[in-house]
This record gives sequence, C-alpha cells and structure tokens, in this order.
Amino acid sequence: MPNSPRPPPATRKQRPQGPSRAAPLGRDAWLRVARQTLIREGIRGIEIGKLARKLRATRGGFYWFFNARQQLLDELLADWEQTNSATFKAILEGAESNWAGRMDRLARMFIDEEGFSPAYDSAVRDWARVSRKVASTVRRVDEQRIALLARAFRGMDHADDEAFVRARIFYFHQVGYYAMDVRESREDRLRLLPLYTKALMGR
Amino acid sequence: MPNSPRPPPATRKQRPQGPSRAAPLGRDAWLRVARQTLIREGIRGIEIGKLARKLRATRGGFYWFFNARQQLLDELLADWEQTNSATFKAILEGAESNWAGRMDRLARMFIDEEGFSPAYDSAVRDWARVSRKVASTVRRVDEQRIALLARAFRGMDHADDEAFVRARIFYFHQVGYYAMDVRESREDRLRLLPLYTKALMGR
DNA sequence: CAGTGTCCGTACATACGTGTATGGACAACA
DNA sequence: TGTTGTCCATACACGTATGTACGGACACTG
Repeated sequence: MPNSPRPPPATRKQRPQGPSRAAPLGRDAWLRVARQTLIREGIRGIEIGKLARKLRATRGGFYWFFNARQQLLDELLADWEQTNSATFKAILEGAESNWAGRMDRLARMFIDEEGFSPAYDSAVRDWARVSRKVASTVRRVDEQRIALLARAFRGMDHADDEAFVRARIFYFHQVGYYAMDVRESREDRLRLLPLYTKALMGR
Repeated sequence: MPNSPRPPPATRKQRPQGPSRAAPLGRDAWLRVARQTLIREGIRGIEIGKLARKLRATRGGFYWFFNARQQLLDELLADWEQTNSATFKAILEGAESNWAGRMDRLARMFIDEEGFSPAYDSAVRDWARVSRKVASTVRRVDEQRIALLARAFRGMDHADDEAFVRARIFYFHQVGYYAMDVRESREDRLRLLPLYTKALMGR
C-alpha cells in the first residue's frame, strides 16, 4: 500500500544505522532540501527529480511521503510561517528589558541572522507573486510584524502616525536590504549600527 | 533563409495595415510581453509558447526574431538597465533645483511610478538570484543609485558616513516597499509623505 | 507578373517534468 | 523464520517545454 496519506509521524521508531543500509531520509530531509532550493532557485526550481538528486535518491521515495509536489509546497509554507517569525515575536512580545533594549536585540537578530533567515523570507516573498495563498500568508505575517514594531515605537514615546511610519521604515529597510542581497561583513554592519539606530529611531 | 541572426533593425519599412493581414508583431511585441510576464510570473514563467498565446500567435514567429530564448532574456535585461534608471539619474544628476527639491521629485517618482517601474525592478531582482550575469548587473545599478543618493544627502549637509547610511535607508526602504507589494492608495501615500520626509531626511 | 524578402503557422525531434504502478531490500515482530 | 510495515528504485504513461525544418501568405520590386 504505497503512498498512504501520511505515515505515523512521531511514533516511528528510529532505525539503528545498520552498515548495510543508509539511514532513511524521512520527510524532514525532503523539506530541508526543498527549503534550500526555494531560497537558491525560487519556487519553480523545486522539482522533485532535482531534490532527489541532491539527496542522492530517486523520486520514488518522495511519493511515499508526499501525495504530490503541491503537498510539499503547502508544508513548506507552513514551516516558514511557524519558524521564521518566532524569534521576532519573542523579542518584541517579551518583557525582559525596555523598548530600546528590545529594538537593539532585534537589530542584532537581523545582523546575526539567528532565529531568523532573511533569505527564507525573501524567497517566500518571491513565491507570493505567483500564489494567492502564499501572498495572503505573507501579507498577514508582515502586518503582524509591523504592528509589533509600531507598538515598540509607541513605547518609545512616538505619536501614533509617526510610530507607524517609523515601524514601516525600519521593516521595509530590512526587507529591502535582503531583497538586494547586500554582502557586507558582520563587522561593517556592527560599525554602522549606531548610525542606523540614530537615523531609524529619530533620537 | 529563416532565423537570420537579426533582420535590419530600423531600416525596415512600415507595412501599411492591409485589411487582409494583421500588422506584423515585430521584436518589440515579444519584448513587451516578456517584460510583463517577467513581472507577473518571474523568469521561469517566460516560456515561448505562453508568450505566443498571449500575442495570439505561435512560436514560429519568435524564432524568426530571436535565435533562442536566452537571446530574448539578454535583451530584456539590457532593456531594464537602460530604461528603468533613466529618470532616477535625470532627477539626481540634473541641476534644476536644490537638493531638497530633487529629493522631493524623486519621492514623487516613486509614488507616481512615472519613468520608473518598481515592479520591473523587483522582478529583475528576483531573476538575479538564479543568474550571475543578472546579479552583477543589478548590483552595479544599485550601487550607482545609492552613490547618487549619498551625494544628495551630502549636498544636504550630512557627514559622509551619515549620508551613506541615510542613502541606504532611503533606497532599501523603497526596495522593501515594492518587494512587499504593499497596496496603498496614492492619497494615503501622499498623506504620509511629510512624515516619511521628516523621518528619512532627519531634519 | 515573376522574384525576393518578411513574417508566421505547422510538424517534427528531443528533453524533461509530474504522478502512478510495482517490486525489492531491510527492520521489527510474532 | 515467515510476516508485516517501512522506505526506496525502476519503469511507464502523459503533458509540455525548446529548437529546427519547412512551407505558405503577403508586400514590395523590377
């Protein structure tokens, strides 16, 4: 009975890595290589055969885990929404420090790209141009993030309109930075950070 | 002798539109529909058969004008580089008004999207992710534009480092705005313009 | 009015994409 | 040790992309 809708997800026993057979790839391997390919080549670059070659496998296994290419894409979008906003929200919703401190942590998250993959963001944004479903998901996520930023600027004593505009400038600036694929060393970025802070925070 | 390298470009006589035969499409029609498709579907969406359907023609004619799909893409990139920076440069290199006035004209160019297609820009930027040649072209154009902006900020009495950072924020912000595909009325954008000006110019 | 060049449609050959059917290797279990 | 379930390779059917060959309709020219 091949191609069952979904094999038992977590109950599956870990197979001890016998020498005669490689460890099974599993769903996650396909998702990982799909994400990597989305980032590098865009949504049209996700072809089952190509993913299989990258995994040194064939397309046969893919269709055991997924009913169709579209299912892989759906899960990829869900993965992006779940994973790539978590740190962003955690920083701005948490209460560990004052607003300026949180904004500083956020800037460092962008610079260090920890808990947040801007390349993943950009790739999904491109994908949104050819898929209504993806477009609406991205729009929702963007609005969430901007709302969080605007709240932060209000917390730093900006009026509502100005907080909104500054939130947008801050966020659009990041989106643009990664859409442009700027290559810059971490040192340069940290060196310029005070200037950015001064210009973006308006204080 | 079909598929000659290139038919005489401008010397070709305009055919009077006889009723029995439609006017010939010409190279430009293929380039136009290719540009539109690049914007809407990305580089992988440019398929000769699809372009032909949009032109209510068949692929036969295409290969009379172009040797291969790649040639169309090359000319599309050249078209972007030539047309989509012209107004940008004209505004910032001209000497019709003071720096603030030029920046204001530039902001209105972005808002009215006259002489500049941000969608075209975004599409080429996506394309750059899968083509070295396109990537280097885009990088060159971006650096040109940022240099022009930095000069403008220096003209407005900002120190070198700060002028550079402000040029980047201004430019990245625009790139991000269009990469996000924000939908906003012209009225809203003009209403927010003073706030943006205040925040971006730092005065 | 024949000849030539322009523009485009049709018909291949070829390559490559998706999804399905099927069988085989291996591990876990009775 | 046979049986069952998991994971994957192979083979096939089918759609569709590119590029080439070729021919036809039309305008222009001598």
